Amino acid sequence: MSTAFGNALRERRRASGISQRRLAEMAGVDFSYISKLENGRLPAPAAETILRIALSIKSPPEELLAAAQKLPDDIGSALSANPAAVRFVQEASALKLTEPEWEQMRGTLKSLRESNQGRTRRS
Amino acid sequence: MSTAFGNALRERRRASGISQRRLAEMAGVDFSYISKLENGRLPAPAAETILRIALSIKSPPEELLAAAQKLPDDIGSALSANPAAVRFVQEASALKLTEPEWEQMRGTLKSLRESNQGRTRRS
DNA sequence: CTCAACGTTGAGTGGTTTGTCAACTCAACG
DNA sequence: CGTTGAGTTGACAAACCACTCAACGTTGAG
Repeated sequence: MSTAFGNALRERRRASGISQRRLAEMAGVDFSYISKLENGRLPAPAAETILRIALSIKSPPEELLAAAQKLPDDIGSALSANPAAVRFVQEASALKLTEPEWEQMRGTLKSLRESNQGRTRRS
Repeated sequence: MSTAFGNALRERRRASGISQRRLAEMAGVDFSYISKLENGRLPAPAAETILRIALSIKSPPEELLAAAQKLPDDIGSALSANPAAVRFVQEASALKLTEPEWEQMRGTLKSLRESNQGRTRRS
């Protein structure tokens, strides 16, 4: 009867001190929709809608997206076009990287690009 | 009139020396469906169906999935549950990593885990 | 009281996904 | 010729997704 997304949404909406109706108006959906989402009567909306909702309550979109088990659209298309990237993510999740480890990898990303200067790019 | 997925499918099916009808039967879909896929008359199937097809023609699923611009299901859920991972992929695709660079990152993955022994895991 | 803002609920809707079914064509074999 | 195996096509449809609409209950302020 309750969903991770619904709970997260209700919590963040309340934290922002805004009513369901007002949020609905800002996000461009019906207010009854918000109610049902919060109560887990309906599955989480499309990624795009989640984004509009998150913006309206000034919550970082990633958390709501994660609670909804949805991917930002750009990520989906970027990844699906790229087998090498998919393999990477596959291995990483097999290893069950922790959050700090992912952050560490983000760091590695930049140094990789720097240390490849002149090798892959020649300039 | 032709799609990347359709072409890839036809090629791999022929390589496996199997007819559309037989493949369809093995994969549990109608044979006319296979025909339309190969000719690009219909968009690529659901990831799950692509998987059954790939298994039937003994082709590695990743290639067909990539041609179809679909994500393996496990990846989708692993990623969407994990904001840190999403941030990583976001940055990586902003940098437009090349295929060899992704492979390089895969290497980094293992060394990261080794060099974290005893810090994050204590053992 | 009343009425205004908030929240909840059941029913329905329009579009997309993901296919099926039945009918056809074409080539080769006996 | 007739039949067998292969592929193609048009029409259609069930299931799902992402919502809306209309109606109703509740709570607190004036």
